[in-house]
Amino acid sequence: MEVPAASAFSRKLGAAGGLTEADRVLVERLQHRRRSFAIGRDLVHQGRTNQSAFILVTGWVCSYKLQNDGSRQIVDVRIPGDVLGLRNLVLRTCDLGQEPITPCEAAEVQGADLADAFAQSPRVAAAVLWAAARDEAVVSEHLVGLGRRDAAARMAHFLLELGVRLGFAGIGDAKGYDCPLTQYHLADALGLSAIHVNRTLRMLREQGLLVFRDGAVSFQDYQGLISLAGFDPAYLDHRGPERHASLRDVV
Amino acid sequence: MEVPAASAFSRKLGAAGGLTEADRVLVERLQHRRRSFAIGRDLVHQGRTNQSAFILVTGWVCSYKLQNDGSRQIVDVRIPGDVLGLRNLVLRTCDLGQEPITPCEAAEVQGADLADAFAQSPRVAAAVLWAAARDEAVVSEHLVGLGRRDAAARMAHFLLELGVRLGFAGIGDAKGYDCPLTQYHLADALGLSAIHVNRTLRMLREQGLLVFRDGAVSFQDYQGLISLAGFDPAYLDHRGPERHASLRDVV
DNA sequence: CGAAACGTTGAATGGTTTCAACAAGAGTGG
DNA sequence: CCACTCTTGTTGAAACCATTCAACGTTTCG
Repeated sequence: MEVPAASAFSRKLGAAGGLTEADRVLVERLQHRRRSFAIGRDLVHQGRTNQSAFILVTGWVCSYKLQNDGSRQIVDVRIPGDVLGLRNLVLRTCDLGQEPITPCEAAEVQGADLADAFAQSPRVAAAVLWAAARDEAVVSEHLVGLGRRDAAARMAHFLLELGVRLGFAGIGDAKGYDCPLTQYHLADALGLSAIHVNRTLRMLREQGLLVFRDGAVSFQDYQGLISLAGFDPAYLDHRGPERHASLRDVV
Repeated sequence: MEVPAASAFSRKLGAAGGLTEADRVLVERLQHRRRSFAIGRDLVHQGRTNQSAFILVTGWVCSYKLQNDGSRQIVDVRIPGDVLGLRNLVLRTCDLGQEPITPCEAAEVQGADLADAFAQSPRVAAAVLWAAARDEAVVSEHLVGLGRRDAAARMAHFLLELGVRLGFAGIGDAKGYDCPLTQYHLADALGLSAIHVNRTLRMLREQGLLVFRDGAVSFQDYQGLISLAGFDPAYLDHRGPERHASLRDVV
């Protein structure tokens, strides 16, 4: 149960060099109380009250919402270094479930933990708020995709975004990445039927754009995908938290 | 330019009684520097950097995202008491534009303003974070609608949600409300064509569910709409910010 | 008055879903 | 070890929901 020198989370927060060495230690300390979760055993259950948040250390998780009619919408796919369910610390009921896509490890974070870290370092506070804001921007962009892109563009955009995010986390590049999502996951994320996901992937493959096979995405024509999807990664704000005076004073 | 005894914003934050009298004054002070905006003159421009946030005092605004191909997706409709573009204070570039649907008044909030308020009262901080979290939940629910509901359910859900939110703001009830949205706005919000919006509204009218006409929504069969839409207002968390010790210490 | 914005409707087209069926691999229990 | 089931992937055909194209009516406003 040893803590790696730099976990995905602190690497992400410190990406732009905004954290001191002491801040990094603080961030690592947030990740004690680590737990393992098996596929399908939710970290957070939709509708439950007073749940914790988590920092995802290894593995993939999806946040989703179930409807009465049984259909499911995946709101976001979370990868190592991402925070899960930060809202749970502020709202009474968890509106989203958090389900492991692979076996995973996550560190539980309670309100008090975070409060301590915020109190000790305004830079950590700004970094966490930055991460939360970026996650929100990702969800907005996802919403745009569901509303205004067809199946192929939606798929391309989703897989491109995931690639960039994995790249930030030090996994994967412009050639591709390992991807444990099933076509059913893609269907629930993209608001499509699994059957149409299959067809769409076939089309992208036949057009020489990308190959999704055996748990791996490989981009064949990165520029072609970008223009098909209208992908502009600006919203992923990879430069990390901004460090101007007003925000340093927030805490 | 006088400040009303209790603006929509402080009424919203104080809904559950979590703020002291001093807190209320603090919140009102956030809303000095008030400005008026005409229809279509954006408060915040998509893609611009270092913009302010705003507190909407009167009128309606939509936050939207434009794509390269010219299509637009409205991410959320904002009503009096809502905060616009809180992300702008944390991220470098504004990923969303903010456009007035009606003439409106909004108070500009800069990072420093908010920082001061946060520093002076942890209750105000918790309340603002609560509002931000609730807004996020609204966007998630909207995403579910785009992914997993057909046009009629999407429309019904959207109009029901808006009704509840307006109700919290002291405008409108289970019978209906005044609604300045055009069918084009609805189309951009719901990811439909304006033509199909028209047909969908006709269908809802002919089935005796609701009438959208002359800038007003009137619900004819509230229960019928709820079951058509699968509407469960839990995510709107009307009880206001939770007030437990850990969050009081966040700041 | 003319133009622009908004609303309305029909018909043709097309993207996506549903239904139905089958194949391959992993895991399970007998 | 084999038979069995479950999960995942794959494909075709029919049905459907929503879009596009085209046209027209109404109101507002300069």
